[in-house]
Amino acid sequence: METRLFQTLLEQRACSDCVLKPMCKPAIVKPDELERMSDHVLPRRSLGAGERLYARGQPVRSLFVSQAGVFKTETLASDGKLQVLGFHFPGELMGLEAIGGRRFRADAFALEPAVICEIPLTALETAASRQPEFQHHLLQAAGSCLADQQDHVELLAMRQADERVALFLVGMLERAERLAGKEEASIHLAMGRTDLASYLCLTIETVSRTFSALRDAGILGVQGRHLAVLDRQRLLGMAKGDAAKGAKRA
Amino acid sequence: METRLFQTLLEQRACSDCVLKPMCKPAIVKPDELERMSDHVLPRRSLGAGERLYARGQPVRSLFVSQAGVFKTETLASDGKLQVLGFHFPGELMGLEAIGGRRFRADAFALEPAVICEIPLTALETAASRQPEFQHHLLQAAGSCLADQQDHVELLAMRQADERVALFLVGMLERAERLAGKEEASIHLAMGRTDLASYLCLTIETVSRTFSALRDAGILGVQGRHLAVLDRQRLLGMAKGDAAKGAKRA
DNA sequence: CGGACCCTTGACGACTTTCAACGTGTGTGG
DNA sequence: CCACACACGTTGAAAGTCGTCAAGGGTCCG
Repeated sequence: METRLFQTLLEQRACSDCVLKPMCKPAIVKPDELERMSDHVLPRRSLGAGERLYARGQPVRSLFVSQAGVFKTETLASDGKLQVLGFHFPGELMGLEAIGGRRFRADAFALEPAVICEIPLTALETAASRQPEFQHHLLQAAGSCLADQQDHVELLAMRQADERVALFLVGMLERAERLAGKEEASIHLAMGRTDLASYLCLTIETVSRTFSALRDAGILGVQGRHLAVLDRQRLLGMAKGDAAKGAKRA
Repeated sequence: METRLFQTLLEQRACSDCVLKPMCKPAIVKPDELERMSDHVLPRRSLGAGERLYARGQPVRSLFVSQAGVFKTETLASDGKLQVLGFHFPGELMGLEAIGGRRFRADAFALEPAVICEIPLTALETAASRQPEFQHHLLQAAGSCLADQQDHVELLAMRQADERVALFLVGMLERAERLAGKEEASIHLAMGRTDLASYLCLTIETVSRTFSALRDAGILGVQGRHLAVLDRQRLLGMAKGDAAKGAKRA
Protein backbone atom coordinates (compact mmCIF):
# COMPACT_ATOMS: atom_id res chain seq x y z
CA MET A 1 0.00 0.00 0.00
CA GLU A 2 0.97 3.59 -0.19
CA THR A 3 1.21 3.88 3.56
CA ARG A 4 3.81 1.13 3.61
CA LEU A 5 5.97 2.96 1.10
CA PHE A 6 5.53 6.18 3.01
CA GLN A 7 6.70 4.55 6.19
CA THR A 8 9.76 3.17 4.46
CA LEU A 9 10.65 6.52 2.95
CA LEU A 10 10.20 8.32 6.24
CA GLU A 11 12.31 5.91 8.20
CA GLN A 12 15.24 6.09 5.85
CA ARG A 13 17.86 8.49 7.03
CA ALA A 14 20.84 7.46 4.95
CA CYS A 15 21.07 8.58 1.35
CA SER A 16 23.01 5.42 0.65
CA ASP A 17 19.88 3.37 1.33
CA CYS A 18 17.59 5.72 -0.52
CA VAL A 19 15.10 3.98 -2.73
CA LEU A 20 15.29 6.92 -5.06
CA LYS A 21 19.05 7.05 -5.34
CA PRO A 22 19.12 5.91 -8.96
CA MET A 23 16.84 8.73 -10.03
CA CYS A 24 17.75 11.36 -7.48
CA LYS A 25 19.09 14.04 -9.75
CA PRO A 26 21.58 15.42 -7.26
CA ALA A 27 22.68 11.85 -6.64
CA ILE A 28 25.89 11.52 -4.75
CA VAL A 29 28.68 9.40 -6.01
CA LYS A 30 31.06 7.95 -3.52
CA PRO A 31 29.83 5.89 -0.57
CA ASP A 32 31.82 7.73 2.07
CA GLU A 33 30.50 11.06 0.89
CA LEU A 34 27.04 9.59 0.98
CA GLU A 35 27.53 8.88 4.65
CA ARG A 36 28.66 12.39 5.36
CA MET A 37 25.80 13.74 3.34
CA SER A 38 23.29 11.76 5.33
CA ASP A 39 24.43 13.43 8.50
CA HIS A 40 23.40 16.78 7.13
CA VAL A 41 20.21 15.97 5.31
CA LEU A 42 17.36 16.81 7.59
CA PRO A 43 14.98 14.12 8.77
CA ARG A 44 12.44 13.40 6.14
CA ARG A 45 9.10 15.05 6.51
CA SER A 46 5.75 14.00 5.21
CA LEU A 47 3.27 16.52 3.86
CA GLY A 48 -0.44 16.19 3.32
CA ALA A 49 -2.13 17.03 0.06
CA GLY A 50 -2.27 20.78 -0.34
CA GLU A 51 0.34 21.48 2.32
CA ARG A 52 2.94 24.11 1.60
CA LEU A 53 6.61 23.15 1.45
CA TYR A 54 8.04 26.65 1.24
CA ALA A 55 6.74 30.14 0.68
CA ARG A 56 7.59 33.01 -1.60
CA GLY A 57 9.86 35.51 0.11
CA GLN A 58 11.36 33.12 2.64
CA PRO A 59 15.16 33.07 2.69
CA VAL A 60 16.52 29.92 1.10
CA ARG A 61 18.37 27.69 3.49
CA SER A 62 17.69 24.34 1.87
CA LEU A 63 16.86 22.75 -1.42
CA PHE A 64 14.31 19.97 -1.63
CA VAL A 65 13.87 16.70 -3.43
CA SER A 66 10.53 14.95 -3.46
CA GLN A 67 10.75 11.34 -2.40
CA ALA A 68 7.12 10.62 -3.04
CA GLY A 69 4.32 12.80 -4.32
CA VAL A 70 4.05 15.47 -6.98
CA PHE A 71 4.59 19.12 -6.10
CA LYS A 72 3.67 22.35 -7.84
CA THR A 73 5.47 25.66 -7.70
CA GLU A 74 3.53 28.82 -8.34
CA THR A 75 4.24 32.52 -8.24
CA LEU A 76 2.29 35.74 -8.19
CA ALA A 77 2.54 37.08 -11.74
CA SER A 78 2.93 40.79 -12.33
CA ASP A 79 -0.77 41.07 -13.08
CA GLY A 80 -1.60 39.69 -9.64
CA LYS A 81 -2.80 36.28 -10.77
CA LEU A 82 -1.27 33.04 -9.60
CA GLN A 83 0.90 31.35 -12.22
CA VAL A 84 1.93 27.72 -11.92
CA LEU A 85 5.58 27.48 -12.94
CA GLY A 86 6.13 23.77 -12.77
CA PHE A 87 5.19 20.34 -11.53
CA HIS A 88 7.86 18.38 -9.73
CA PHE A 89 8.02 14.62 -9.64
CA PRO A 90 9.91 12.42 -7.19
CA GLY A 91 13.65 12.74 -7.65
CA GLU A 92 13.50 16.25 -9.07
CA LEU A 93 15.30 19.12 -7.38
CA MET A 94 13.25 22.07 -6.16
CA GLY A 95 14.24 25.54 -5.07
CA LEU A 96 17.32 26.13 -7.15
CA GLU A 97 15.87 29.15 -8.92
CA ALA A 98 15.70 30.84 -5.53
CA ILE A 99 19.38 30.88 -4.73
CA GLY A 100 20.13 33.53 -7.31
CA GLY A 101 18.12 35.99 -5.26
CA ARG A 102 18.57 34.31 -1.87
CA ARG A 103 14.81 34.12 -1.37
CA PHE A 104 12.19 31.82 -2.79
CA ARG A 105 10.44 33.36 -5.77
CA ALA A 106 7.58 30.89 -5.63
CA ASP A 107 5.40 28.88 -3.31
CA ALA A 108 5.68 25.10 -3.38
CA PHE A 109 2.73 22.88 -2.53
CA ALA A 110 2.33 19.14 -2.30
CA LEU A 111 -0.46 18.06 -4.64
CA GLU A 112 -0.73 14.65 -2.98
CA PRO A 113 0.44 13.17 0.29
CA ALA A 114 4.21 13.44 -0.04
CA VAL A 115 7.56 12.71 1.54
CA ILE A 116 10.27 15.30 1.19
CA CYS A 117 14.04 15.24 1.50
CA GLU A 118 15.51 18.54 2.67
CA ILE A 119 19.15 19.36 1.91
CA PRO A 120 20.64 22.42 3.62
CA LEU A 121 22.57 24.63 1.24
CA THR A 122 25.58 24.53 3.51
CA ALA A 123 25.66 20.74 3.35
CA LEU A 124 25.26 20.90 -0.39
CA GLU A 125 28.12 23.30 -0.84
CA THR A 126 30.55 21.59 1.48
CA ALA A 127 29.81 18.26 -0.14
CA ALA A 128 30.36 19.82 -3.55
CA SER A 129 33.66 21.33 -2.47
CA ARG A 130 34.93 18.07 -1.08
CA GLN A 131 33.86 16.01 -4.02
CA PRO A 132 34.25 17.23 -7.60
CA GLU A 133 31.99 14.50 -8.91
CA PHE A 134 29.18 15.64 -6.70
CA GLN A 135 29.76 19.19 -7.80
CA HIS A 136 29.49 17.98 -11.36
CA HIS A 137 26.20 16.25 -10.58
CA LEU A 138 24.89 19.34 -8.91
CA LEU A 139 25.68 21.46 -11.94
CA GLN A 140 23.99 18.92 -14.13
CA ALA A 141 20.93 19.01 -11.92
CA ALA A 142 20.86 22.78 -12.27
CA GLY A 143 21.14 22.41 -16.01
CA SER A 144 18.26 19.96 -16.02
CA CYS A 145 16.08 22.39 -14.11
CA LEU A 146 16.89 25.00 -16.71
CA ALA A 147 16.09 22.58 -19.49
CA ASP A 148 12.74 21.82 -17.88
CA GLN A 149 11.92 25.50 -17.81
CA GLN A 150 12.82 25.80 -21.47
CA ASP A 151 10.49 22.91 -22.20
CA HIS A 152 7.76 24.87 -20.47
CA VAL A 153 8.40 27.84 -22.74
CA GLU A 154 8.35 25.54 -25.74
CA LEU A 155 5.03 24.21 -24.52
CA LEU A 156 3.60 27.70 -24.25
CA ALA A 157 4.87 28.43 -27.73
CA MET A 158 2.36 25.98 -29.15
CA ARG A 159 -0.38 28.26 -30.36
CA GLN A 160 -3.35 25.91 -30.45
CA ALA A 161 -4.85 24.77 -27.18
CA ASP A 162 -5.05 21.14 -28.28
CA GLU A 163 -1.39 21.10 -29.27
CA ARG A 164 -0.41 22.51 -25.90
CA VAL A 165 -2.50 19.97 -24.03
CA ALA A 166 -1.19 17.13 -26.17
CA LEU A 167 2.41 18.16 -25.62
CA PHE A 168 1.79 18.42 -21.90
CA LEU A 169 0.25 14.96 -21.77
CA VAL A 170 3.15 13.47 -23.70
CA GLY A 171 5.50 15.04 -21.19
CA MET A 172 3.53 13.65 -18.27
CA LEU A 173 3.48 10.25 -19.89
CA GLU A 174 7.23 10.29 -20.38
CA ARG A 175 7.87 11.32 -16.81
CA ALA A 176 5.54 8.64 -15.47
CA GLU A 177 7.21 6.04 -17.66
CA ARG A 178 10.66 7.11 -16.54
CA LEU A 179 9.56 6.64 -12.93
CA ALA A 180 7.83 3.34 -13.59
CA GLY A 181 10.51 2.05 -15.92
CA LYS A 182 7.98 0.78 -18.42
CA GLU A 183 5.44 1.91 -20.99
CA GLU A 184 2.20 3.21 -19.58
CA ALA A 185 -1.19 3.46 -21.19
CA SER A 186 -2.75 5.69 -18.58
CA ILE A 187 -1.97 8.92 -16.82
CA HIS A 188 -3.07 9.95 -13.38
CA LEU A 189 -2.98 13.70 -13.05
CA ALA A 190 -1.97 14.82 -9.58
CA MET A 191 -3.24 18.34 -10.26
CA GLY A 192 -6.72 19.72 -10.78
CA ARG A 193 -7.93 21.50 -13.89
CA THR A 194 -7.21 24.88 -12.34
CA ASP A 195 -3.50 24.21 -11.82
CA LEU A 196 -3.31 22.56 -15.19
CA ALA A 197 -4.90 25.53 -16.92
CA SER A 198 -2.58 27.92 -15.14
CA TYR A 199 0.48 25.92 -16.16
CA LEU A 200 -0.69 25.82 -19.77
CA CYS A 201 -1.77 29.47 -19.73
CA LEU A 202 -5.32 28.56 -20.73
CA THR A 203 -8.65 28.78 -18.95
CA ILE A 204 -10.08 25.75 -17.22
CA GLU A 205 -12.95 25.81 -19.70
CA THR A 206 -10.59 25.52 -22.65
CA VAL A 207 -8.68 22.70 -20.97
CA SER A 208 -11.91 20.89 -20.25
CA ARG A 209 -13.16 21.38 -23.80
CA THR A 210 -9.86 20.14 -25.19
CA PHE A 211 -10.01 16.99 -23.10
CA SER A 212 -13.54 16.42 -24.36
CA ALA A 213 -12.39 16.92 -27.95
CA LEU A 214 -9.58 14.40 -27.46
CA ARG A 215 -12.10 12.00 -25.97
CA ASP A 216 -14.52 12.47 -28.88
CA ALA A 217 -11.67 11.93 -31.31
CA GLY A 218 -10.94 8.58 -29.70
CA ILE A 219 -7.46 9.64 -28.62
CA LEU A 220 -8.02 9.81 -24.89
CA GLY A 221 -10.22 8.27 -22.25
CA VAL A 222 -11.16 10.90 -19.71
CA GLN A 223 -12.49 10.27 -16.22
CA GLY A 224 -11.74 13.30 -14.15
CA ARG A 225 -8.03 13.20 -13.39
CA HIS A 226 -7.59 9.73 -14.73
CA LEU A 227 -6.71 9.55 -18.40
CA ALA A 228 -6.33 6.59 -20.72
CA VAL A 229 -4.09 6.93 -23.75
CA LEU A 230 -6.06 5.23 -26.52
CA ASP A 231 -4.19 6.45 -29.58
CA ARG A 232 -0.63 7.18 -28.66
CA GLN A 233 0.39 7.82 -32.24
CA ARG A 234 -2.16 10.52 -32.83
CA LEU A 235 -1.40 12.12 -29.48
CA LEU A 236 2.25 12.35 -30.42
CA GLY A 237 1.23 13.77 -33.78
CA MET A 238 -0.78 16.53 -32.16
CA ALA A 239 2.09 17.33 -29.83
CA LYS A 240 4.20 17.93 -32.92
CA GLY A 241 1.56 20.26 -34.28
CA ASP A 242 0.59 17.91 -37.09
CA ALA A 243 -3.15 17.75 -36.76
CA ALA A 244 -4.21 21.33 -36.44
CA LYS A 245 -7.79 20.22 -35.95
CA GLY A 246 -8.03 18.03 -32.90
CA ALA A 247 -10.70 15.70 -34.13
CA LYS A 248 -9.48 15.50 -37.71
CA ARG A 249 -8.30 12.03 -38.63
CA ALA A 250 -5.01 11.32 -40.34
CA MET B 1 33.65 54.69 -30.51
CA GLU B 2 32.48 51.15 -30.42
CA THR B 3 35.57 49.91 -32.20
CA ARG B 4 37.75 51.33 -29.42
CA LEU B 5 35.80 49.43 -26.79
CA PHE B 6 35.94 46.29 -28.91
CA GLN B 7 39.69 46.54 -29.18
CA THR B 8 40.01 46.94 -25.44
CA LEU B 9 37.79 43.97 -24.72
CA LEU B 10 39.61 41.77 -27.21
CA GLU B 11 43.04 42.62 -25.88
CA GLN B 12 42.18 41.84 -22.31
CA ARG B 13 43.25 38.40 -21.33
CA ALA B 14 43.11 38.58 -17.57
CA CYS B 15 39.78 38.34 -15.81
CA SER B 16 41.23 40.53 -13.09
CA ASP B 17 41.38 43.43 -15.52
CA CYS B 18 38.01 42.73 -17.04
CA VAL B 19 35.90 45.79 -17.53
CA LEU B 20 32.85 43.68 -16.90
CA LYS B 21 34.04 42.10 -13.69
CA PRO B 22 31.55 43.94 -11.49
CA MET B 23 28.65 42.64 -13.50
CA CYS B 24 30.05 39.33 -14.69
CA LYS B 25 27.62 36.95 -13.07
CA PRO B 26 30.10 34.13 -12.62
CA ALA B 27 32.48 36.71 -11.18
CA ILE B 28 35.45 35.27 -9.40
CA VAL B 29 36.34 36.36 -5.96
CA LYS B 30 39.92 36.11 -4.92
CA PRO B 31 42.69 37.72 -6.96
CA ASP B 32 44.94 34.66 -7.07
CA GLU B 33 42.13 32.51 -8.36
CA LEU B 34 41.42 35.18 -10.92
CA GLU B 35 44.93 34.74 -12.21
CA ARG B 36 44.58 31.00 -12.46
CA MET B 37 41.22 31.42 -14.13
CA SER B 38 42.65 33.70 -16.75
CA ASP B 39 45.07 31.00 -17.82
CA HIS B 40 42.21 28.78 -18.78
CA VAL B 41 39.75 31.17 -20.31
CA LEU B 42 40.16 31.03 -24.04
CA PRO B 43 41.30 34.11 -25.93
CA ARG B 44 38.38 36.37 -26.52
CA ARG B 45 36.70 36.16 -29.86
CA SER B 46 34.73 38.74 -31.72
CA LEU B 47 31.62 37.84 -33.68
CA GLY B 48 29.85 39.73 -36.40
CA ALA B 49 26.13 40.45 -36.31
CA GLY B 50 24.23 37.30 -37.12
CA GLU B 51 27.19 34.99 -36.49
CA ARG B 52 26.56 31.78 -34.59
CA LEU B 53 28.28 31.20 -31.27
CA TYR B 54 27.25 27.59 -30.81
CA ALA B 55 24.87 25.15 -32.42
CA ARG B 56 22.17 22.82 -31.22
CA GLY B 57 23.47 19.28 -30.82
CA GLN B 58 27.11 20.20 -30.31
CA PRO B 59 28.68 18.71 -27.20
CA VAL B 60 29.18 21.32 -24.50
CA ARG B 61 32.78 21.98 -23.69
CA SER B 62 32.52 25.60 -22.61
CA LEU B 63 30.12 28.12 -21.24
CA PHE B 64 30.05 31.65 -22.57
CA VAL B 65 29.72 35.15 -21.23
CA SER B 66 29.08 38.03 -23.57
CA GLN B 67 31.50 40.90 -23.06
CA ALA B 68 29.82 43.15 -25.57
CA GLY B 69 26.78 42.64 -27.75
CA VAL B 70 23.41 41.02 -27.24
CA PHE B 71 22.87 37.38 -28.12
CA LYS B 72 19.76 35.32 -28.76
CA THR B 73 19.26 31.62 -28.12
CA GLU B 74 16.68 29.77 -30.15
CA THR B 75 15.56 26.19 -30.50
CA LEU B 76 13.52 24.12 -32.89
CA ALA B 77 10.16 23.69 -31.18
CA SER B 78 8.33 20.40 -31.44
CA ASP B 79 6.13 21.83 -34.17
CA GLY B 80 9.19 22.55 -36.30
CA LYS B 81 9.16 26.32 -35.91
CA LEU B 82 12.04 28.28 -34.46
CA GLN B 83 11.43 29.51 -30.94
CA VAL B 84 13.54 32.24 -29.37
CA LEU B 85 14.24 31.22 -25.77
CA GLY B 86 16.09 34.24 -24.53
CA PHE B 87 18.13 37.35 -25.12
CA HIS B 88 21.47 37.57 -23.37
CA PHE B 89 23.12 40.81 -22.40
CA PRO B 90 26.77 41.42 -21.57
CA GLY B 91 27.75 39.74 -18.32
CA GLU B 92 25.11 37.03 -18.55
CA LEU B 93 26.05 33.38 -18.60
CA MET B 94 25.07 31.30 -21.62
CA GLY B 95 24.95 27.58 -22.20
CA LEU B 96 24.21 26.32 -18.72
CA GLU B 97 20.96 24.65 -19.74
CA ALA B 98 23.01 22.41 -22.01
CA ILE B 99 25.12 20.72 -19.39
CA GLY B 100 22.23 18.69 -18.07
CA GLY B 101 22.13 16.81 -21.37
CA ARG B 102 25.77 17.33 -22.33
CA ARG B 103 24.77 18.88 -25.66
CA PHE B 104 23.49 22.31 -26.56
CA ARG B 105 19.73 22.35 -26.85
CA ALA B 106 19.68 25.66 -28.67
CA ASP B 107 21.55 27.77 -31.17
CA ALA B 108 23.12 31.00 -30.01
CA PHE B 109 23.56 33.94 -32.36
CA ALA B 110 25.11 37.35 -31.93
CA LEU B 111 22.52 39.99 -32.77
CA GLU B 112 25.14 42.70 -33.03
CA PRO B 113 28.89 42.77 -33.38
CA ALA B 114 30.01 41.10 -30.17
CA VAL B 115 32.94 40.03 -28.04
CA ILE B 116 32.68 36.74 -26.24
CA CYS B 117 34.45 35.21 -23.28
CA GLU B 118 34.66 31.42 -23.44
CA ILE B 119 35.15 29.41 -20.25
CA PRO B 120 35.92 25.70 -20.63
CA LEU B 121 33.83 23.53 -18.33
CA THR B 122 36.95 21.88 -16.99
CA ALA B 123 38.36 25.24 -15.94
CA LEU B 124 35.04 26.14 -14.40
CA GLU B 125 34.83 22.99 -12.35
CA THR B 126 38.39 22.98 -11.13
CA ALA B 127 38.09 26.61 -10.13
CA ALA B 128 34.87 25.83 -8.31
CA SER B 129 36.47 22.91 -6.48
CA ARG B 130 39.42 24.97 -5.37
CA GLN B 131 37.39 27.91 -4.28
CA PRO B 132 34.11 27.54 -2.41
CA GLU B 133 33.23 31.17 -2.97
CA PHE B 134 33.47 30.76 -6.68
CA GLN B 135 31.36 27.64 -6.49
CA HIS B 136 28.80 29.65 -4.62
CA HIS B 137 28.85 32.31 -7.32
CA LEU B 138 28.46 29.70 -9.99
CA LEU B 139 25.42 28.23 -8.28
CA GLN B 140 23.97 31.68 -7.95
CA ALA B 141 24.56 32.29 -11.63
CA ALA B 142 22.71 29.06 -12.39
CA GLY B 143 19.89 30.18 -10.16
CA SER B 144 19.73 33.50 -11.95
CA CYS B 145 19.45 31.77 -15.32
CA LEU B 146 16.59 29.76 -13.94
CA ALA B 147 14.95 32.89 -12.60
CA ASP B 148 15.26 34.52 -16.01
CA GLN B 149 13.50 31.58 -17.61
CA GLN B 150 10.73 31.84 -15.04
CA ASP B 151 10.38 35.49 -15.90
CA HIS B 152 9.94 34.44 -19.52
CA VAL B 153 7.11 32.13 -18.52
CA GLU B 154 5.55 34.90 -16.48
CA LEU B 155 5.78 37.12 -19.53
CA LEU B 156 4.03 34.56 -21.69
CA ALA B 157 1.36 34.23 -19.03
CA MET B 158 0.21 37.77 -19.78
CA ARG B 159 -2.80 37.17 -21.96
CA GLN B 160 -3.07 40.45 -23.84
CA ALA B 161 -0.51 41.29 -26.48
CA ASP B 162 -0.02 44.83 -25.20
CA GLU B 163 0.61 43.62 -21.66
CA ARG B 164 3.21 41.17 -22.92
CA VAL B 165 4.96 43.80 -24.99
CA ALA B 166 4.86 46.28 -22.13
CA LEU B 167 6.31 43.78 -19.69
CA PHE B 168 9.03 42.92 -22.17
CA LEU B 169 9.93 46.56 -22.67
CA VAL B 170 10.08 47.15 -18.94
CA GLY B 171 12.46 44.21 -18.67
CA MET B 172 14.65 45.54 -21.46
CA LEU B 173 14.68 48.95 -19.86
CA GLU B 174 15.73 47.52 -16.51
CA ARG B 175 18.52 45.50 -18.06
CA ALA B 176 19.78 48.47 -20.03
CA GLU B 177 19.68 50.61 -16.90
CA ARG B 178 21.54 48.02 -14.89
CA LEU B 179 24.26 48.00 -17.54
CA ALA B 180 24.38 51.77 -17.84
CA GLY B 181 24.04 52.38 -14.13
CA LYS B 182 21.51 55.12 -14.63
CA GLU B 183 17.93 55.76 -15.67
CA GLU B 184 17.28 55.60 -19.38
CA ALA B 185 14.52 57.15 -21.41
CA SER B 186 15.14 55.20 -24.58
CA ILE B 187 15.61 51.59 -25.60
CA HIS B 188 17.58 50.31 -28.52
CA LEU B 189 16.36 46.87 -29.50
CA ALA B 190 19.14 44.64 -30.71
CA MET B 191 16.66 42.21 -32.25
CA GLY B 192 14.31 42.52 -35.18
CA ARG B 193 10.54 42.19 -35.02
CA THR B 194 10.72 38.54 -36.03
CA ASP B 195 12.89 37.51 -33.07
CA LEU B 196 10.84 39.70 -30.80
CA ALA B 197 7.59 38.12 -31.94
CA SER B 198 9.02 34.66 -31.50
CA TYR B 199 10.18 35.43 -27.98
CA LEU B 200 6.79 36.87 -27.08
CA CYS B 201 4.92 34.08 -28.85
CA LEU B 202 3.06 36.55 -31.04
CA THR B 203 3.09 37.28 -34.76
CA ILE B 204 5.21 40.10 -36.10
CA GLU B 205 2.03 41.84 -37.22
CA THR B 206 0.64 41.85 -33.71
CA VAL B 207 3.92 43.17 -32.31
CA SER B 208 3.99 45.90 -34.91
CA ARG B 209 0.38 46.84 -34.24
CA THR B 210 1.03 46.93 -30.52
CA PHE B 211 3.98 49.26 -30.96
CA SER B 212 1.78 51.48 -33.08
CA ALA B 213 -0.92 51.46 -30.44
CA LEU B 214 1.61 52.42 -27.76
CA ARG B 215 2.83 55.20 -30.03
CA ASP B 216 -0.71 56.48 -30.64
CA ALA B 217 -1.37 56.37 -26.91
CA GLY B 218 1.61 58.63 -26.34
CA ILE B 219 3.43 56.04 -24.27
CA LEU B 220 6.21 55.21 -26.69
CA GLY B 221 8.16 56.83 -29.48
CA VAL B 222 8.80 54.28 -32.20
CA GLN B 223 11.41 54.52 -34.93
CA GLY B 224 12.17 51.02 -36.08
CA ARG B 225 14.29 49.45 -33.38
CA HIS B 226 14.77 52.66 -31.51
CA LEU B 227 12.17 53.35 -28.86
CA ALA B 228 11.63 56.35 -26.63
CA VAL B 229 9.87 55.89 -23.34
CA LEU B 230 7.49 58.84 -23.14
CA ASP B 231 5.21 57.75 -20.31
CA ARG B 232 7.07 55.43 -18.02
CA GLN B 233 4.27 55.32 -15.50
CA ARG B 234 1.67 54.12 -17.93
CA LEU B 235 4.08 51.59 -19.42
CA LEU B 236 4.65 50.13 -15.97
CA GLY B 237 0.93 50.10 -15.44
CA MET B 238 0.34 48.09 -18.58
CA ALA B 239 3.05 45.66 -17.61
CA LYS B 240 1.09 45.02 -14.42
CA GLY B 241 -2.00 44.35 -16.47
CA ASP B 242 -3.75 47.48 -15.26
CA ALA B 243 -4.89 49.09 -18.47
CA ALA B 244 -6.50 46.29 -20.40
CA LYS B 245 -7.04 48.63 -23.31
CA GLY B 246 -3.74 49.93 -24.56
CA ALA B 247 -4.89 53.37 -25.57
CA LYS B 248 -7.24 53.91 -22.66
CA ARG B 249 -6.13 56.72 -20.42
CA ALA B 250 -5.93 56.44 -16.65
C1' DC C 1 -30.78 17.41 2.32
C1' DG C 2 -28.04 21.44 1.31
C1' DG C 3 -23.78 23.39 0.16
C1' DA C 4 -19.19 23.60 -1.56
C1' DC C 5 -16.12 22.27 -4.91
C1' DC C 6 -14.74 20.49 -9.29
C1' DC C 7 -15.59 19.61 -13.89
C1' DT C 8 -18.32 20.10 -18.11
C1' DT C 9 -20.98 22.35 -21.72
C1' DG C 10 -23.12 26.24 -24.37
C1' DA C 11 -23.41 30.95 -26.56
C1' DC C 12 -21.35 35.16 -27.45
C1' DG C 13 -17.76 38.48 -28.19
C1' DA C 14 -13.09 39.99 -28.31
C1' DC C 15 -8.78 39.28 -29.50
C1' DT C 16 -5.10 37.46 -32.30
C1' DT C 17 -3.95 35.17 -36.42
C1' DT C 18 -4.00 34.89 -41.21
C1' DC C 19 -3.79 36.70 -45.78
C1' DA C 20 -2.71 40.54 -48.45
C1' DA C 21 -0.87 44.86 -49.88
C1' DC C 22 2.07 48.76 -49.28
C1' DG C 23 6.20 51.60 -47.95
C1' DT C 24 11.00 52.10 -46.84
C1' DG C 25 15.84 51.39 -46.81
C1' DT C 26 19.81 48.83 -48.51
C1' DG C 27 22.73 46.63 -51.65
C1' DT C 28 23.58 44.79 -56.28
C1' DG C 29 24.11 45.16 -61.08
C1' DG C 30 23.17 47.30 -65.35
C1' DC D 1 22.87 57.12 -61.59
C1' DC D 2 18.97 54.46 -61.79
C1' DA D 3 16.46 50.05 -61.72
C1' DC D 4 15.66 46.21 -59.30
C1' DA D 5 15.31 42.78 -55.86
C1' DC D 6 15.16 41.85 -51.15
C1' DA D 7 14.59 42.28 -46.24
C1' DC D 8 12.12 44.59 -42.88
C1' DG D 9 8.32 46.95 -40.92
C1' DT D 10 3.58 48.74 -41.18
C1' DT D 11 -1.36 48.71 -42.04
C1' DG D 12 -5.97 46.79 -43.46
C1' DA D 13 -9.80 43.36 -43.67
C1' DA D 14 -11.57 38.83 -42.75
C1' DA D 15 -11.70 34.54 -40.19
C1' DG D 16 -10.93 31.58 -36.39
C1' DT D 17 -9.84 30.51 -31.66
C1' DC D 18 -9.98 31.28 -27.05
C1' DG D 19 -11.81 33.99 -23.12
C1' DT D 20 -15.86 35.44 -20.73
C1' DC D 21 -20.28 34.79 -18.79
C1' DA D 22 -23.68 31.63 -17.53
C1' DA D 23 -25.77 27.37 -16.33
C1' DG D 24 -25.84 22.56 -15.12
C1' DG D 25 -24.23 17.91 -13.36
C1' DG D 26 -21.46 15.16 -10.26
C1' DT D 27 -19.30 14.01 -5.85
C1' DC D 28 -18.02 14.55 -1.20
C1' DC D 29 -19.11 16.10 3.41
C1' DG D 30 -21.38 18.22 7.09
